[in-house]
Amino acid sequence: MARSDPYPRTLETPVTHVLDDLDARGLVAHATDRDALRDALSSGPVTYYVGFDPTAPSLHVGNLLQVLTARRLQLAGHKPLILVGGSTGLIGDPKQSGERTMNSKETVAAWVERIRDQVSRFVSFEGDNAAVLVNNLDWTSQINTIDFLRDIGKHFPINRMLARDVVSNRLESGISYTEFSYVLLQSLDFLELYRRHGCVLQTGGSDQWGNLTAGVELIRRADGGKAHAFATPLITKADGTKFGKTESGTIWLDPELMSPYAFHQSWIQAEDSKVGEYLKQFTFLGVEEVDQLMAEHAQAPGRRAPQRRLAHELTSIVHGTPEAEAAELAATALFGRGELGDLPEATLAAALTEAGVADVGPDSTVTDALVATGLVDSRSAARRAIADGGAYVNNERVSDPEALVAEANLLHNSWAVLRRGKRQIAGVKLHR
RNA sequence: GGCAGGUUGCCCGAGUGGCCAAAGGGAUCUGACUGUAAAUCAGACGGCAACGCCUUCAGAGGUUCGAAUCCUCUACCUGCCA
Repeated sequence: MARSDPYPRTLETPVTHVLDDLDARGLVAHATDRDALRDALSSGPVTYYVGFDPTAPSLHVGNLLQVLTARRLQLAGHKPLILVGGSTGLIGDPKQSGERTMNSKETVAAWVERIRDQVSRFVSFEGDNAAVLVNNLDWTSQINTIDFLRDIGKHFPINRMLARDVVSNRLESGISYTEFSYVLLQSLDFLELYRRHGCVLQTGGSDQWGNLTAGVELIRRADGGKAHAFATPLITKADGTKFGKTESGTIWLDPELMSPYAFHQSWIQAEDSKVGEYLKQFTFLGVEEVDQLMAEHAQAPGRRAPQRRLAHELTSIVHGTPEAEAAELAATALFGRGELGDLPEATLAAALTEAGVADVGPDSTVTDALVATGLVDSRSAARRAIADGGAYVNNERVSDPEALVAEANLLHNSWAVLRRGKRQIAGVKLHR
């Protein structure tokens, strides 16, 4: 996976205090004693950590924000520890919606490996402040129950654990002792990293705030140590719902779970009212540069310059510049105002491959093709889309659900661009 | 333990024997406008070999020509009283 231009590779002399930069980007939703945190970050390299639990085979955009924030701190000269939760992933952080399904140890171990690889691409392992990868299974597997209850459990008053939002919300619906205990393990991680690596800062999403502060507290109680934490805000869409969870699913970083083209699309469709925030939170563009871009956008909104830039930067960071460029070319070809027939076959084939292609036979109707590409869920939905006037073959609206794909004006004798609505596109290749 | 009520489509929620694939709202999709944006207005919104057929109203069984609606049992939830 190629590293990309927009992803800074070198440490720069910080002109702005890193905390001010994070603030300007809207990345600090909660923080422990800010003055103390500022002083710590000013007085030399700080070792900090952020953790990822293997709850899926890939990280998603929510995790991406965390790892990019870790990178920002590293660029400011601080030393990252990237923790993969080999043990915490076996327990499960309690979530509002209810008890998690436990995954087998084998599954979790496999996911640990995948996530370890994935996360490694976003931080640098070179230089004085090289990142270090750690796995909490390394220390929790050594601990015995009695020591755990005496050394760790003793510092956790039950009344305060019960008062935590997630827990109190779950008291009605039920929460297992396993999940209830999660916070002890994450706090233990912080304490362990504090002792082993002198780690004094933990970052995470705002949903982690309770876990973060619990760790700070444990370090104070157990070792009399001073540690810090800050949490990034929940990233939302214009309607207030969580960004990264669409109807069609999660925005994954793994190209096997989500193609670079689809990933690119999910950014390019960012709302005007949010794109500026996303640029500041997710890219390495300067804050002034983003403001400048937004000012230009206000003058020429139709160009969608911030969205294009956002999609380019992030696809480059996650999938590499060549993939970003391929996704852009595909989008330009497919969404362009020009004639699809004018596209050279290689360009068309490449663009459609990015978007997704289904192979169909000579008897395939437009309805069949819509289903085959996954653009619709059922034949009924395909007919509905056609009846709504929302189905297009090669940019021409389809009116007959039984029309044969083979009888359309095929591009280069075998390709058709299927579109549903304004922005869902897939390719069809006819095999005779 | 006793008494009362509840479990409906993706979510909320109406429906208490046929006119029910099931009101209304939200979400979602599409159209118009535009910019692969938002807002607004309009339409759609279980499936299929589709003027018909099939599968759905917690699960299983029963009554009936006919059930989401009535009866029995099971599971889960909510009040009130011990």
